[in-house]
Amino acid sequence: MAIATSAFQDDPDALVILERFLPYRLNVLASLSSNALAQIYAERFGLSIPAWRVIATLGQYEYRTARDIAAHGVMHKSTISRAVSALEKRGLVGRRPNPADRREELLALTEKGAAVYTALAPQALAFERQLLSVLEPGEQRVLAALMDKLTTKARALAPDEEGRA
Amino acid sequence: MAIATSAFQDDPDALVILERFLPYRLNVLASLSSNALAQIYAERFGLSIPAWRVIATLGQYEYRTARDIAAHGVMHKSTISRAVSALEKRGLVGRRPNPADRREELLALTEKGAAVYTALAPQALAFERQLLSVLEPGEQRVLAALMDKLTTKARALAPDEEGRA
DNA sequence: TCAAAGTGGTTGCGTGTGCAACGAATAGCG
DNA sequence: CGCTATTCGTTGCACACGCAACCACTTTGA
Repeated sequence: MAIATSAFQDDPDALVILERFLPYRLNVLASLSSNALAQIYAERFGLSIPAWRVIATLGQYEYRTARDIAAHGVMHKSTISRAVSALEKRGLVGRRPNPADRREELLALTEKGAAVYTALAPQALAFERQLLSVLEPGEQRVLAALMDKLTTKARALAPDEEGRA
Repeated sequence: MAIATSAFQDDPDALVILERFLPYRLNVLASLSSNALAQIYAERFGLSIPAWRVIATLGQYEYRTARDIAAHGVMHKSTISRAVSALEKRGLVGRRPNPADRREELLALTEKGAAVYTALAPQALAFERQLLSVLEPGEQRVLAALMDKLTTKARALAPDEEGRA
């Protein structure tokens, strides 16, 4: 069995070292980060991951369609559909059909939804800062650049262009 | 509204820029990578993500308990339990109680399971190489180091020490 | 030595997810 | 124009997941 010496894997034999296998490491790190963040929006605000993403998207963009949110976040459209209808029932999100294309619905935060976002956003950012506190500012910039490259490539390699969660 | 200038977010006001929000980016990238990789092990081998992780772990370590696999991969123990019992039914994984501690069961690939691993591993590595092809070797090393730091920190911030998926 | 607390693993239950099929609306093309 | 192919969003269905309760076993400590 060869001893792997590079950062990832270049073994001549075909053995996957999980601790160095990029998709595995990405998923582990993403899960840890999601779980920790969920503590905030789930326990204190009763939001699911998809619901939080809808809120966050609308907090940033004001108007957006369900389709945009799904594609951008690599989630299935049915997931977003259900999250939106739950948020609508709670009075956090409103929808109005787009007159220019009546298949679409433009989503937006209600006042109540905006209040949730305002309460939530600083806590989310604080968590991000905690996580990033182990990296120097320069390292943070490098990380961002590397992730951009990888994400672009991963989108190109994606099975269809319809995202899943 | 402030214009964010750093790699991640240091806005004085509390607006989350999703495209720069680390937990979001991590999840998007991990989803893309998982979905693309799943093409291989799901369609061609009928394996779920947890099942693939069990196979990969046992391919690398030979003997391991369900608990180890779960903790390492930030998955719930029930997830692993079900994946293992499905793999056992298919004759890919065997289990034998650990005489030193009869609560545990040592898992291992059967010959058939090892054959699946042998067929699968090169394809998984090939996918990883495709993904990493957008990075220079030096960048790959940097990425690995940054992810290690982040993962360590994220484990420290994790809600409990019991992982979830 | 023995009761209580803790650990590895399983399973019933409720819920969330992806898929595929569908209705409504639009776009493309003969 | 009109007919087909697409696209946005919803929903029924089957399945997978997380949680909590549980069993078997081990560790702790009084």
